[in-house]
Amino acid sequence: MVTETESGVEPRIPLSKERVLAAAVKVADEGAIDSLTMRNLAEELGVEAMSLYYHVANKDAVLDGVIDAIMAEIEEALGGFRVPEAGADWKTALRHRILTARQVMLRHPWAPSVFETRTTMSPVLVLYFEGLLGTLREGGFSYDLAHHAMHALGSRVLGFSQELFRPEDDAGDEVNDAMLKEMAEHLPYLVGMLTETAHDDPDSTLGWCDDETEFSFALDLILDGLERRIETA
Amino acid sequence: MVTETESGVEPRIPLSKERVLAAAVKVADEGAIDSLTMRNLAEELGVEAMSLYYHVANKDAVLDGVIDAIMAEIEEALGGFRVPEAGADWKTALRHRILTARQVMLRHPWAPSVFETRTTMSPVLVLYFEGLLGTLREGGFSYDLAHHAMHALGSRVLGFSQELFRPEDDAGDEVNDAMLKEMAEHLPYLVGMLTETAHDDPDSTLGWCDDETEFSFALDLILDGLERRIETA
DNA sequence: ACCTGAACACCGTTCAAGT
DNA sequence: ACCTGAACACCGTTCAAGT
Repeated sequence: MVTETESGVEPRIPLSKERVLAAAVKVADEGAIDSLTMRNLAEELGVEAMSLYYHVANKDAVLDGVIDAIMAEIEEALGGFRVPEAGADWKTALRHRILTARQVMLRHPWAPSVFETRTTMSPVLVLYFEGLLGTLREGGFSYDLAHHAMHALGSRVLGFSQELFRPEDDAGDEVNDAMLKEMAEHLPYLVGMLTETAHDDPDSTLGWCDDETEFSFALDLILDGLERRIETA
Repeated sequence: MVTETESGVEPRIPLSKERVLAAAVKVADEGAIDSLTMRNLAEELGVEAMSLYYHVANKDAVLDGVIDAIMAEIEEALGGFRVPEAGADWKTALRHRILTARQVMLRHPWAPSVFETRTTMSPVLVLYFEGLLGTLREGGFSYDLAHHAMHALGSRVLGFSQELFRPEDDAGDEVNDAMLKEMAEHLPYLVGMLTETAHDDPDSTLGWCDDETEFSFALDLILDGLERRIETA
């Protein structure tokens, strides 16, 4: 609702940090993550690349801002980071937090790769971790065990698993039966696994093998392990 | 031992793929990983950047080659990937393989970040995974469980843990007691953890919190969890 | 106060040309 | 067969200049 007192050429809403960051998320959502360049982002906003620097320190600041936008989505989905947790049931509380974060990641499949480039945590992120840590503490974890827990979970606390080799999805190298037979001589175990296990839930996927069942398996494995560690402490 | 029949100006050993890759590892070892640029690599070899392309397809090929060099080191440290494993004791066999890989990573702290950029596995890597998988299978894992195991372990099978936020070590933001008091009001749990847990084994470290004890904790947590899963299968 | 043009210092990479 | 010079298409970023 811009009042247009001037004789009506386009209103031209002035840029702002908020608009820049919102556009950045949009650019990333629409293209791949490498399409998020300063020049590209400027174009999306109908402006020259250099204008961005008036509102944002540099590209790193853009990426940090994008992360905060994602965290805001998670916070909203959770109804705040500091929801009162059922003290004893840290496990389902954690599980819920993490799987909610994962829903947000599934909406922005490029987000994990941005998280991976960040070196320091923004205030919102710190709050997120404070919430997780609080849940653990109230669930009976020592600080030491809680610390181990965070590291053992790694990126899973944010709802994604960092994968090592995720072949691009141009899928040039479809494996056919003839190849399998050939490989089977030298790689019996791998071929055995490939023929026996299959992934077929395309909707819950964040890259290669990170689908819902895979993610949950590892998550529960770790949570169960932690549970045993408190019990025997 | 270059025979120098020509009147003696520098022998000038001709370039080769091997020399290029060896130089690449050297450049990475000496500087940070971002010092590994084509121009920089060329300079190390006393040659123009464009000459590299005669021996190597592109930068991706250089990085793939560097990975293979690391894998060769691991293979050597292990005495081959296919060492006969004590069938039953998959756990110590796996543990040994992984901690040996980790020793190599500690010699090349930049290596994890290169692994993280790779999208497809080279033949040597495939062999490494075949070996791991074989160990699991011989230890009684179903293919399905073995598959889950690989994903749950993630980068840990190669001896490093992918960390999410590793603050640069210029350490500009030393935390002093005054700040801690101030933070304590809003972040009681985090401050509690920071003051209680400390890392002090600088030699076993691969970035921020990935030190030997942290790594082993998570590794054993997962291995123990897997052990339970076979038993109850 | 907000935006821009021209320019810089870096990338990886090509291609025709040199020995 | 092996190496190079000049050039291209991209980055992020600066700075003085425009309105």
